Amino acid sequence: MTVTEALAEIRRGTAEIIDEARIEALVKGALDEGKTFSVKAGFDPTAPDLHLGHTVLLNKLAAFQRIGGRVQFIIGDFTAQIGDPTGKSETRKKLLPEQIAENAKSYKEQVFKILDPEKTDVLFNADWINPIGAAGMLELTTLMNVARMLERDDFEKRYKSGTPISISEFIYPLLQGFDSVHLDSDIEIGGTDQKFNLLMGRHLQRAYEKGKEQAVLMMPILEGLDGVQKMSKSLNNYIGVAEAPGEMFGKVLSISDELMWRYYELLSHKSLAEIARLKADVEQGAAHPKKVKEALAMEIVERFHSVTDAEAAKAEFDRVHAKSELPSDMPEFELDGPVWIAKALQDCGLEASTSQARRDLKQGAVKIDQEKVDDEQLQLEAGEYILQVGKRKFARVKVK
RNA sequence: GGUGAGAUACUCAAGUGGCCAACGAGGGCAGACUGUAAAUCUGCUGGUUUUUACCUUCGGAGGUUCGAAUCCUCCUCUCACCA
Repeated sequence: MTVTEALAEIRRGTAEIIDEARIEALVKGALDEGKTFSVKAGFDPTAPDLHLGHTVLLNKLAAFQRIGGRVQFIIGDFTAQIGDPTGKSETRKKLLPEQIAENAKSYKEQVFKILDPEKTDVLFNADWINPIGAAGMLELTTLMNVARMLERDDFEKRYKSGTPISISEFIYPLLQGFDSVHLDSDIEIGGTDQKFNLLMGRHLQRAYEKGKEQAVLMMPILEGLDGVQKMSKSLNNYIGVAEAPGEMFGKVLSISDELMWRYYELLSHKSLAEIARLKADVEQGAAHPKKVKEALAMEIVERFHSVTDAEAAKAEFDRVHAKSELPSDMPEFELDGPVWIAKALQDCGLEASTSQARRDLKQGAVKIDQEKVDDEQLQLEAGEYILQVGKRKFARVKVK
Protein backbone atom coordinates (compact mmCIF):
# COMPACT_ATOMS: atom_id res chain seq x y z
CA MET A 1 0.00 0.00 0.00
CA THR A 2 1.36 3.38 -0.94
CA VAL A 3 1.16 6.38 1.34
CA THR A 4 -1.29 8.01 -1.02
CA GLU A 5 -3.57 5.00 -1.02
CA ALA A 6 -3.38 4.72 2.74
CA LEU A 7 -4.29 8.36 3.19
CA ALA A 8 -7.24 8.05 0.84
CA GLU A 9 -8.53 5.17 2.94
CA ILE A 10 -8.03 7.22 6.10
CA ARG A 11 -9.89 10.17 4.66
CA ARG A 12 -12.77 8.07 3.43
CA GLY A 13 -16.08 9.06 4.95
CA THR A 14 -14.53 11.39 7.51
CA ALA A 15 -16.45 14.45 8.56
CA GLU A 16 -13.40 16.44 9.58
CA ILE A 17 -9.72 15.95 10.20
CA ILE A 18 -7.63 18.25 12.31
CA ASP A 19 -3.90 18.30 11.74
CA GLU A 20 -3.92 16.12 8.67
CA ALA A 21 -0.24 16.82 8.12
CA ARG A 22 0.51 14.98 11.30
CA ILE A 23 -1.47 11.95 10.22
CA GLU A 24 0.36 12.00 6.93
CA ALA A 25 3.70 12.01 8.72
CA LEU A 26 2.65 9.12 10.96
CA VAL A 27 1.40 7.08 8.05
CA LYS A 28 4.55 7.74 6.11
CA GLY A 29 6.69 6.75 9.10
CA ALA A 30 4.75 3.55 9.50
CA LEU A 31 4.79 2.49 5.87
CA ASP A 32 8.31 3.55 5.01
CA GLU A 33 10.16 2.93 8.23
CA GLY A 34 7.94 0.49 10.10
CA LYS A 35 7.34 2.88 12.97
CA THR A 36 4.16 2.52 14.93
CA PHE A 37 1.73 5.10 16.25
CA SER A 38 -1.26 5.10 18.56
CA VAL A 39 -4.89 5.76 17.75
CA LYS A 40 -7.20 6.32 20.64
CA ALA A 41 -10.95 5.93 20.90
CA GLY A 42 -13.13 5.87 23.97
CA PHE A 43 -16.22 3.81 24.73
CA ASP A 44 -18.75 3.59 27.51
CA PRO A 45 -18.49 0.63 29.83
CA THR A 46 -22.28 0.35 29.74
CA ALA A 47 -24.29 -2.09 27.64
CA PRO A 48 -21.90 -3.00 24.84
CA ASP A 49 -24.71 -3.72 22.47
CA LEU A 50 -22.91 -2.57 19.39
CA HIS A 51 -24.77 -1.60 16.27
CA LEU A 52 -23.56 -0.61 12.84
CA GLY A 53 -23.32 3.03 13.93
CA HIS A 54 -20.51 2.09 16.29
CA THR A 55 -18.77 0.13 13.59
CA VAL A 56 -18.21 3.26 11.53
CA LEU A 57 -15.65 4.21 14.13
CA LEU A 58 -14.34 0.69 14.46
CA ASN A 59 -13.87 0.40 10.71
CA LYS A 60 -11.74 3.49 10.79
CA LEU A 61 -9.68 2.11 13.65
CA ALA A 62 -9.20 -1.09 11.69
CA ALA A 63 -8.03 0.95 8.72
CA PHE A 64 -5.35 2.47 10.91
CA GLN A 65 -4.35 -0.96 12.13
CA ARG A 66 -3.83 -2.16 8.59
CA ILE A 67 -1.37 0.66 8.09
CA GLY A 68 0.50 -0.17 11.25
CA GLY A 69 -1.23 1.80 13.95
CA ARG A 70 -1.90 0.51 17.43
CA VAL A 71 -5.37 1.06 18.83
CA GLN A 72 -5.92 2.33 22.35
CA PHE A 73 -9.41 1.07 23.04
CA ILE A 74 -10.48 2.88 26.15
CA ILE A 75 -13.31 1.75 28.32
CA GLY A 76 -14.35 4.85 30.19
CA ASP A 77 -15.17 3.27 33.49
CA PHE A 78 -14.27 6.42 35.39
CA THR A 79 -15.85 8.93 33.05
CA ALA A 80 -19.04 6.91 32.90
CA GLN A 81 -19.73 8.02 36.43
CA ILE A 82 -20.22 11.52 35.09
CA GLY A 83 -22.16 10.68 32.01
CA ASP A 84 -21.34 12.16 28.67
CA PRO A 85 -22.80 15.65 28.64
CA THR A 86 -23.75 15.23 25.01
CA GLY A 87 -27.49 15.45 24.88
CA LYS A 88 -29.65 15.09 27.90
CA SER A 89 -27.56 13.83 30.70
CA GLU A 90 -28.62 12.19 33.83
CA THR A 91 -26.17 11.23 36.44
CA ARG A 92 -25.41 7.63 35.85
CA LYS A 93 -25.47 4.86 38.27
CA LYS A 94 -22.12 3.67 39.31
CA LEU A 95 -21.37 0.34 37.75
CA LEU A 96 -19.99 -2.42 39.86
CA PRO A 97 -16.51 -3.65 38.97
CA GLU A 98 -17.95 -7.05 38.07
CA GLN A 99 -20.39 -5.46 35.67
CA ILE A 100 -17.65 -3.46 34.03
CA ALA A 101 -15.53 -6.57 33.64
CA GLU A 102 -18.49 -8.39 32.18
CA ASN A 103 -19.23 -5.56 29.76
CA ALA A 104 -15.59 -5.32 28.75
CA LYS A 105 -15.61 -9.00 27.95
CA SER A 106 -18.60 -8.76 25.67
CA TYR A 107 -17.09 -5.64 24.11
CA LYS A 108 -14.13 -7.70 23.09
CA GLU A 109 -16.31 -10.41 21.60
CA GLN A 110 -18.09 -7.92 19.41
CA VAL A 111 -15.28 -5.52 18.65
CA PHE A 112 -12.75 -8.08 17.51
CA LYS A 113 -14.93 -9.00 14.58
CA ILE A 114 -13.58 -5.78 13.16
CA LEU A 115 -10.44 -4.89 15.07
CA ASP A 116 -7.23 -6.86 15.09
CA PRO A 117 -6.73 -8.07 18.66
CA GLU A 118 -2.96 -8.20 18.16
CA LYS A 119 -2.90 -4.49 17.55
CA THR A 120 -5.38 -3.42 20.19
CA ASP A 121 -4.84 -2.44 23.81
CA VAL A 122 -7.99 -2.48 25.89
CA LEU A 123 -7.58 0.05 28.69
CA PHE A 124 -9.68 1.31 31.60
CA ASN A 125 -9.40 4.97 32.39
CA ALA A 126 -10.11 4.63 36.10
CA ASP A 127 -6.66 2.99 36.26
CA TRP A 128 -4.91 6.27 35.73
CA ILE A 129 -7.56 8.77 36.79
CA ASN A 130 -8.12 7.44 40.28
CA PRO A 131 -4.41 7.77 41.22
CA ILE A 132 -4.24 11.49 40.41
CA GLY A 133 -6.58 12.18 43.33
CA ALA A 134 -8.11 15.49 44.25
CA ALA A 135 -4.84 17.33 43.74
CA GLY A 136 -4.47 16.04 40.22
CA MET A 137 -8.06 16.84 39.47
CA LEU A 138 -7.63 20.36 40.76
CA GLU A 139 -4.56 20.83 38.62
CA LEU A 140 -6.51 19.66 35.63
CA THR A 141 -9.25 22.22 36.23
CA THR A 142 -6.73 25.05 36.31
CA LEU A 143 -5.86 24.27 32.71
CA MET A 144 -9.24 25.24 31.41
CA ASN A 145 -11.60 28.13 31.91
CA VAL A 146 -15.34 28.42 31.97
CA ALA A 147 -15.60 30.79 29.03
CA ARG A 148 -13.90 28.30 26.75
CA MET A 149 -15.87 25.45 28.19
CA LEU A 150 -19.01 27.31 27.25
CA GLU A 151 -17.85 27.43 23.65
CA ARG A 152 -18.86 23.85 23.41
CA ASP A 153 -22.00 23.67 21.31
CA ASP A 154 -24.38 21.96 23.63
CA PHE A 155 -23.09 23.78 26.71
CA GLU A 156 -23.63 27.05 24.92
CA LYS A 157 -27.16 26.13 23.97
CA ARG A 158 -28.02 24.93 27.40
CA TYR A 159 -26.44 27.96 29.00
CA LYS A 160 -28.38 30.34 26.81
CA SER A 161 -31.65 28.53 27.30
CA GLY A 162 -31.08 28.24 31.02
CA THR A 163 -30.99 24.47 31.08
CA PRO A 164 -28.89 23.30 33.99
CA ILE A 165 -25.28 22.32 33.42
CA SER A 166 -23.69 20.40 36.18
CA ILE A 167 -20.14 21.30 37.18
CA SER A 168 -19.23 17.65 36.89
CA GLU A 169 -20.08 17.81 33.23
CA PHE A 170 -17.23 20.25 32.76
CA ILE A 171 -14.96 17.59 34.13
CA TYR A 172 -15.89 15.08 31.48
CA PRO A 173 -14.05 16.65 28.54
CA LEU A 174 -11.09 17.36 30.79
CA LEU A 175 -10.78 13.74 31.76
CA GLN A 176 -11.20 12.54 28.22
CA GLY A 177 -8.40 14.90 27.26
CA PHE A 178 -6.33 13.71 30.15
CA ASP A 179 -6.60 10.18 28.80
CA SER A 180 -4.75 11.40 25.74
CA VAL A 181 -2.09 12.99 27.91
CA HIS A 182 -1.60 9.85 29.95
CA LEU A 183 -1.53 7.55 26.94
CA ASP A 184 0.48 9.91 24.85
CA SER A 185 -1.90 9.36 21.96
CA ASP A 186 -0.92 10.33 18.43
CA ILE A 187 -4.40 10.36 16.99
CA GLU A 188 -7.86 10.29 18.53
CA ILE A 189 -10.95 9.47 16.62
CA GLY A 190 -14.60 9.95 17.51
CA GLY A 191 -17.94 11.11 16.19
CA THR A 192 -18.54 14.69 15.13
CA ASP A 193 -20.48 15.20 18.35
CA GLN A 194 -17.21 14.60 20.17
CA LYS A 195 -15.34 17.47 18.58
CA PHE A 196 -14.94 19.54 21.70
CA ASN A 197 -13.76 16.60 23.76
CA LEU A 198 -11.35 15.53 21.07
CA LEU A 199 -9.84 18.97 20.85
CA MET A 200 -9.44 18.99 24.60
CA GLY A 201 -6.89 16.23 24.15
CA ARG A 202 -4.79 18.54 22.01
CA HIS A 203 -5.18 21.37 24.46
CA LEU A 204 -4.13 19.30 27.44
CA GLN A 205 -1.25 17.60 25.69
CA ARG A 206 0.09 21.08 25.02
CA ALA A 207 -0.59 22.20 28.58
CA TYR A 208 1.22 19.20 30.00
CA GLU A 209 4.06 19.79 27.56
CA LYS A 210 3.92 16.38 25.98
CA GLY A 211 5.76 17.70 22.98
CA LYS A 212 2.96 16.70 20.64
CA GLU A 213 -0.67 17.36 19.99
CA GLN A 214 -2.82 14.51 18.84
CA ALA A 215 -4.36 14.67 15.43
CA VAL A 216 -8.13 14.40 15.49
CA LEU A 217 -10.31 12.56 13.08
CA MET A 218 -14.07 12.80 13.24
CA MET A 219 -16.54 10.41 11.71
CA PRO A 220 -20.09 11.39 10.86
CA ILE A 221 -22.92 9.95 12.87
CA LEU A 222 -24.56 7.14 10.95
CA GLU A 223 -28.24 7.57 10.23
CA GLY A 224 -30.53 4.80 11.38
CA LEU A 225 -32.91 2.75 9.26
CA ASP A 226 -35.28 5.70 8.96
CA GLY A 227 -32.52 7.65 7.24
CA VAL A 228 -33.06 10.71 9.38
CA GLN A 229 -32.23 10.20 12.99
CA LYS A 230 -28.99 8.81 14.22
CA MET A 231 -28.81 5.08 14.61
CA SER A 232 -29.54 4.21 18.18
CA LYS A 233 -31.02 1.46 20.19
CA SER A 234 -33.52 3.69 21.91
CA LEU A 235 -34.94 4.86 18.60
CA ASN A 236 -35.12 1.27 17.48
CA ASN A 237 -33.70 2.10 14.08
CA TYR A 238 -30.54 0.10 14.41
CA ILE A 239 -28.89 -3.02 13.10
CA GLY A 240 -27.07 -4.76 15.91
CA VAL A 241 -23.83 -6.55 15.16
CA ALA A 242 -25.03 -9.54 17.14
CA GLU A 243 -28.30 -9.88 15.26
CA ALA A 244 -29.21 -12.99 13.34
CA PRO A 245 -28.18 -13.10 9.66
CA GLY A 246 -31.76 -13.01 8.42
CA GLU A 247 -32.65 -10.00 10.50
CA MET A 248 -29.56 -8.16 9.41
CA PHE A 249 -30.16 -8.91 5.76
CA GLY A 250 -33.78 -7.82 5.90
CA LYS A 251 -33.00 -4.62 7.73
CA VAL A 252 -30.35 -3.57 5.25
CA LEU A 253 -32.76 -4.23 2.41
CA SER A 254 -35.40 -2.08 4.05
CA ILE A 255 -33.33 1.09 3.96
CA SER A 256 -34.04 3.66 1.30
CA ASP A 257 -32.00 3.76 -1.90
CA GLU A 258 -30.62 7.11 -0.93
CA LEU A 259 -29.45 5.89 2.44
CA MET A 260 -27.85 2.88 0.81
CA TRP A 261 -25.03 5.03 -0.58
CA ARG A 262 -24.37 6.45 2.80
CA TYR A 263 -24.10 2.96 4.20
CA TYR A 264 -21.82 1.96 1.36
CA GLU A 265 -19.48 4.77 2.13
CA LEU A 266 -19.35 4.26 5.85
CA LEU A 267 -19.85 0.53 6.27
CA SER A 268 -18.69 -1.24 3.15
CA HIS A 269 -15.13 -2.31 2.62
CA LYS A 270 -15.49 -1.81 -1.10
CA SER A 271 -13.17 0.80 -2.54
CA LEU A 272 -14.46 4.26 -3.19
CA ALA A 273 -13.90 3.79 -6.91
CA GLU A 274 -15.99 0.66 -6.90
CA ILE A 275 -18.81 2.37 -5.07
CA ALA A 276 -18.73 5.26 -7.50
CA ARG A 277 -19.06 2.81 -10.36
CA LEU A 278 -22.04 1.08 -8.76
CA LYS A 279 -23.71 4.40 -8.28
CA ALA A 280 -23.15 5.36 -11.90
CA ASP A 281 -24.56 2.01 -13.03
CA VAL A 282 -27.69 2.51 -11.00
CA GLU A 283 -28.14 6.04 -12.28
CA GLN A 284 -27.82 4.91 -15.87
CA GLY A 285 -30.14 2.00 -15.32
CA ALA A 286 -27.40 -0.56 -15.90
CA ALA A 287 -27.91 -2.00 -12.43
CA HIS A 288 -31.02 -2.46 -10.35
CA PRO A 289 -30.81 -0.65 -7.03
CA LYS A 290 -32.20 -3.68 -5.25
CA LYS A 291 -29.34 -5.83 -6.51
CA VAL A 292 -26.83 -3.30 -5.31
CA LYS A 293 -28.55 -3.18 -1.94
CA GLU A 294 -28.47 -6.95 -1.73
CA ALA A 295 -24.74 -6.93 -2.30
CA LEU A 296 -24.35 -4.51 0.58
CA ALA A 297 -26.55 -6.65 2.82
CA MET A 298 -24.50 -9.72 1.90
CA GLU A 299 -21.27 -7.97 2.73
CA ILE A 300 -22.51 -6.87 6.11
CA VAL A 301 -23.94 -10.25 7.08
CA GLU A 302 -20.72 -11.85 5.95
CA ARG A 303 -18.65 -9.62 8.18
CA PHE A 304 -20.50 -10.46 11.37
CA HIS A 305 -21.41 -14.03 10.51
CA SER A 306 -20.09 -15.94 7.50
CA VAL A 307 -20.37 -16.30 3.75
CA THR A 308 -22.62 -19.30 4.21
CA ASP A 309 -24.89 -17.38 6.55
CA ALA A 310 -25.07 -14.52 4.09
CA GLU A 311 -26.03 -16.81 1.25
CA ALA A 312 -28.60 -18.56 3.36
CA ALA A 313 -30.05 -15.23 4.46
CA LYS A 314 -30.39 -14.09 0.88
CA ALA A 315 -31.97 -17.36 -0.26
CA GLU A 316 -34.41 -17.23 2.61
CA PHE A 317 -35.28 -13.64 1.90
CA ASP A 318 -35.95 -14.37 -1.75
CA ARG A 319 -38.13 -17.29 -0.85
CA VAL A 320 -40.25 -15.40 1.62
CA HIS A 321 -40.51 -12.06 -0.13
CA ALA A 322 -39.89 -12.54 -3.82
CA LYS A 323 -41.82 -15.82 -4.10
CA SER A 324 -43.91 -15.15 -1.00
CA GLU A 325 -43.37 -18.62 0.35
CA LEU A 326 -43.15 -19.36 4.00
CA PRO A 327 -39.91 -18.92 5.88
CA SER A 328 -38.15 -22.20 6.55
CA ASP A 329 -37.69 -21.35 10.14
CA MET A 330 -40.26 -19.76 12.39
CA PRO A 331 -40.98 -19.70 16.08
CA GLU A 332 -43.24 -22.52 17.22
CA PHE A 333 -45.87 -22.46 19.92
CA GLU A 334 -48.27 -24.83 21.55
CA LEU A 335 -51.57 -23.55 22.80
CA ASP A 336 -54.59 -25.12 24.41
CA GLY A 337 -57.58 -25.00 22.14
CA PRO A 338 -59.98 -23.88 21.18
CA VAL A 339 -58.39 -20.47 21.32
CA TRP A 340 -59.53 -17.06 20.17
CA ILE A 341 -57.50 -15.92 17.17
CA ALA A 342 -56.56 -12.56 18.70
CA LYS A 343 -55.38 -14.26 21.85
CA ALA A 344 -53.35 -16.76 19.86
CA LEU A 345 -51.64 -13.95 17.96
CA GLN A 346 -50.77 -12.27 21.22
CA ASP A 347 -49.50 -15.46 22.80
CA CYS A 348 -47.23 -16.10 19.85
CA GLY A 349 -45.75 -12.66 20.20
CA LEU A 350 -47.04 -11.51 16.85
CA GLU A 351 -49.21 -8.85 18.43
CA ALA A 352 -48.69 -6.72 21.50
CA SER A 353 -52.27 -6.98 22.70
CA THR A 354 -55.54 -8.53 21.70
CA SER A 355 -56.83 -5.05 20.92
CA GLN A 356 -53.99 -4.55 18.48
CA ALA A 357 -54.69 -8.00 17.05
CA ARG A 358 -58.34 -7.10 16.50
CA ARG A 359 -57.33 -3.95 14.68
CA ASP A 360 -54.99 -5.83 12.39
CA LEU A 361 -57.60 -8.50 11.82
CA LYS A 362 -60.05 -5.80 10.80
CA GLN A 363 -57.54 -4.44 8.33
CA GLY A 364 -56.79 -7.72 6.70
CA ALA A 365 -53.23 -7.93 7.95
CA VAL A 366 -53.61 -11.42 9.37
CA LYS A 367 -53.21 -14.66 7.50
CA ILE A 368 -53.70 -18.23 8.59
CA ASP A 369 -52.00 -20.79 6.35
CA GLN A 370 -51.51 -18.06 3.73
CA GLU A 371 -55.21 -17.23 3.68
CA LYS A 372 -56.41 -13.82 4.75
CA VAL A 373 -58.70 -13.85 7.79
CA ASP A 374 -60.85 -10.99 8.93
CA ASP A 375 -63.19 -12.72 11.33
CA GLU A 376 -62.33 -11.15 14.68
CA GLN A 377 -64.26 -13.82 16.53
CA LEU A 378 -62.60 -16.80 14.94
CA GLN A 379 -61.73 -19.66 17.26
CA LEU A 380 -58.83 -21.93 16.43
CA GLU A 381 -59.73 -25.57 16.90
CA ALA A 382 -57.17 -28.28 17.51
CA GLY A 383 -54.67 -28.58 14.70
CA GLU A 384 -51.58 -26.95 13.29
CA TYR A 385 -51.61 -23.51 11.78
CA ILE A 386 -49.19 -21.00 10.38
CA LEU A 387 -50.03 -17.51 11.56
CA GLN A 388 -48.81 -14.39 9.86
CA VAL A 389 -49.18 -10.72 10.64
CA GLY A 390 -48.09 -8.14 8.11
CA LYS A 391 -45.29 -9.06 5.79
CA ARG A 392 -42.69 -10.27 8.17
CA LYS A 393 -44.09 -11.78 11.32
CA PHE A 394 -44.68 -15.51 11.26
CA ALA A 395 -45.34 -18.25 13.79
CA ARG A 396 -46.18 -21.92 13.66
CA VAL A 397 -48.74 -22.85 16.24
CA LYS A 398 -50.04 -26.20 17.39
CA VAL A 399 -53.41 -26.05 19.06
CA LYS A 400 -54.16 -28.96 21.31
C1' G B 1 -34.61 33.92 48.31
C1' G B 2 -38.98 36.70 45.58
C1' U B 3 -42.66 36.71 41.63
C1' G B 4 -45.08 34.47 37.64
C1' A B 5 -46.06 30.29 34.21
C1' G B 6 -46.47 25.27 33.41
C1' A B 7 -46.71 19.44 33.95
C1' U B 8 -52.06 15.90 28.83
C1' A B 9 -51.06 9.37 25.37
C1' C B 10 -44.22 7.59 21.79
C1' U B 11 -43.12 13.18 20.74
C1' C B 12 -45.10 18.08 19.99
C1' A B 13 -49.70 20.03 21.15
C1' A B 14 -55.48 21.19 21.73
C1' G B 15 -59.00 20.65 25.45
C1' U B 16 -60.74 24.77 31.26
C1' G B 17 -67.38 20.53 34.68
C1' G B 18 -70.88 16.00 31.03
C1' C B 19 -70.99 15.18 23.58
C1' C B 20 -63.34 12.79 26.37
C1' A B 21 -59.91 7.04 25.45
C1' A B 22 -59.37 12.83 24.92
C1' C B 23 -58.89 17.70 18.33
C1' G B 24 -54.52 18.26 15.30
C1' A B 25 -49.41 17.27 13.64
C1' G B 26 -45.21 14.10 13.64
C1' G B 27 -43.83 9.17 14.50
C1' G B 28 -45.35 4.09 14.45
C1' C B 29 -48.34 -0.13 12.61
C1' A B 30 -51.36 -2.13 8.69
C1' G B 31 -53.64 -2.18 3.58
C1' A B 32 -53.04 -0.72 -1.93
C1' C B 33 -48.99 0.22 -5.37
C1' U B 34 -43.68 -1.68 -5.44
C1' G B 35 -38.00 -3.89 -5.20
C1' U B 36 -40.09 -5.59 2.61
C1' A B 37 -36.90 1.24 -1.39
C1' A B 38 -38.77 6.16 -2.07
C1' A B 39 -43.17 8.90 -3.31
C1' U B 40 -48.49 8.57 -3.13
C1' C B 41 -53.45 7.07 -1.38
C1' U B 42 -56.35 4.65 2.73
C1' G B 43 -57.26 2.82 7.68
C1' C B 44 -55.62 2.26 12.63
C1' U B 45 -52.77 4.01 16.70
C1' G B 46 -54.57 2.64 26.04
C1' G B 47 -56.35 -2.22 27.66
C1' U B 48 -60.11 -6.33 27.99
C1' U B 49 -63.65 -11.39 23.67
C1' U B 50 -69.51 -7.84 28.54
C1' U B 51 -66.42 -4.97 22.07
C1' U B 52 -72.69 0.41 19.74
C1' A B 53 -69.87 -2.58 26.37
C1' C B 54 -66.52 -2.45 30.42
C1' C B 55 -61.75 -1.09 32.83
C1' U B 56 -57.42 2.14 33.38
C1' U B 57 -55.17 6.91 31.72
C1' C B 58 -54.45 13.70 31.41
C1' G B 59 -47.39 15.07 37.24
C1' G B 60 -48.68 12.72 42.65
C1' A B 61 -52.13 12.44 46.94
C1' G B 62 -56.66 13.93 48.82
C1' G B 63 -61.44 16.76 48.29
C1' U B 64 -66.04 19.21 45.96
C1' U B 65 -69.83 17.18 42.51
C1' C B 66 -74.98 12.93 40.13
C1' G B 67 -70.50 13.59 37.02
C1' A B 68 -63.48 16.15 36.84
C1' A B 69 -58.04 16.23 32.25
C1' U B 70 -61.13 20.45 33.47
C1' C B 71 -63.01 23.32 40.18
C1' C B 72 -60.48 23.31 45.47
C1' U B 73 -56.25 21.84 48.94
C1' C B 74 -51.48 19.93 49.76
C1' C B 75 -47.10 17.80 47.50
C1' U B 76 -43.30 16.84 43.63
C1' C B 77 -40.83 18.52 39.39
C1' U B 78 -39.80 22.03 35.28
C1' C B 79 -39.44 26.77 33.07
C1' A B 80 -39.29 32.34 32.90
C1' C B 81 -38.22 37.01 35.05
C1' C B 82 -36.04 39.42 39.33
C1' A B 83 -32.20 39.08 43.35
